[in-house]
Amino acid sequence: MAIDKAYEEVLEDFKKLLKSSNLKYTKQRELILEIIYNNNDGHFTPEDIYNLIKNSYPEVKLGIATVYRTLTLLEEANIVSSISFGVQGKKYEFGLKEHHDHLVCLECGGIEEFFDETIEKQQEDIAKKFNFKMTSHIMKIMGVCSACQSR
Amino acid sequence: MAIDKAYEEVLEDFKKLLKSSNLKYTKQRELILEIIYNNNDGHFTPEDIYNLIKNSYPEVKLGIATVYRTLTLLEEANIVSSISFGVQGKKYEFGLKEHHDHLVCLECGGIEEFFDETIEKQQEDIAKKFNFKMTSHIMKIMGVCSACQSR
DNA sequence: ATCGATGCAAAAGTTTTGCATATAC
DNA sequence: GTATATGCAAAACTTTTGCATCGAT
Repeated sequence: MAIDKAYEEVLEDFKKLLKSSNLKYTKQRELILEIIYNNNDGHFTPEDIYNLIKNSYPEVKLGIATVYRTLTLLEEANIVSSISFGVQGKKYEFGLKEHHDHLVCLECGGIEEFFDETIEKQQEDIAKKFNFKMTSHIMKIMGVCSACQSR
Repeated sequence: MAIDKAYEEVLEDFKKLLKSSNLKYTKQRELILEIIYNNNDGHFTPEDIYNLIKNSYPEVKLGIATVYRTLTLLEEANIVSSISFGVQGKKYEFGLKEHHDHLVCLECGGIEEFFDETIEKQQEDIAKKFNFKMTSHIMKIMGVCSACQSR
């Protein structure tokens, strides 16, 4: 799923956001954002992100608590979003992609993304019908992916 | 959302299932099933269920481990189903209702159910398009419910 | 009488918090 | 220099497991 913004732009926005809230720009925060941005088809647990950074940047000091704190921060800023995938717990993904939903393979744990206009429209109608002020929505189709079926 | 089966029938099926797997019918297992059946608009965490039974049937011995074990059992038997609601962790609901989706209120945590033919149909089409063998699907609309908006 | 189920407590995971130190500004 | 961020370790939760005992069959 395409990302509209270049990383530099995303980073600039993040810096501005930090500044506006009197928060500080740190190497740890940047790396966490970068990992999620650069693996934008990925869906990571906090621990995944922790390990990725530990491996790729062994010289940087990093604690798991910082990962949790930063992910919360990034989620509140709508830069990343989290979803609970039943089996494997909460995962984070880059949140500035075009809106999309997920196909989750129960065998390999793989995740594919899709976007469907009809469903989007229908969701709005349903929210309206229930007098519900919709802020977001999630759709997941679980099953067996094409690759796993022929495996 | 209506349940087709009377409790007696559900219970009978459960007993048969237990028998067929050489498992035993116990008071604890029955109570857990009963709580979920009788609160069929409810969505419970394992701890909710544990507390409900502790309060309603203080004479019955029950450990939280049994609740987890029984919920797993019931889920495998497709009698209950679980969903991860982002904020509040994994919740269980009675699984023999007609299929439906959820509206989740982010303020009060309340959950409403709905069913929409168009969305169901569209999901099948999407799975087909991705050559995905769909086993289940989940849709959640998050937002603020009618009651909370006027609160 | 047998074999599975249970409660309990310990263990394993996951996420959060407190605090002294480090670092951005 | 000051205020926020960090790492670490402890704490708080959540879920699972081992084991002696209990209870359904």
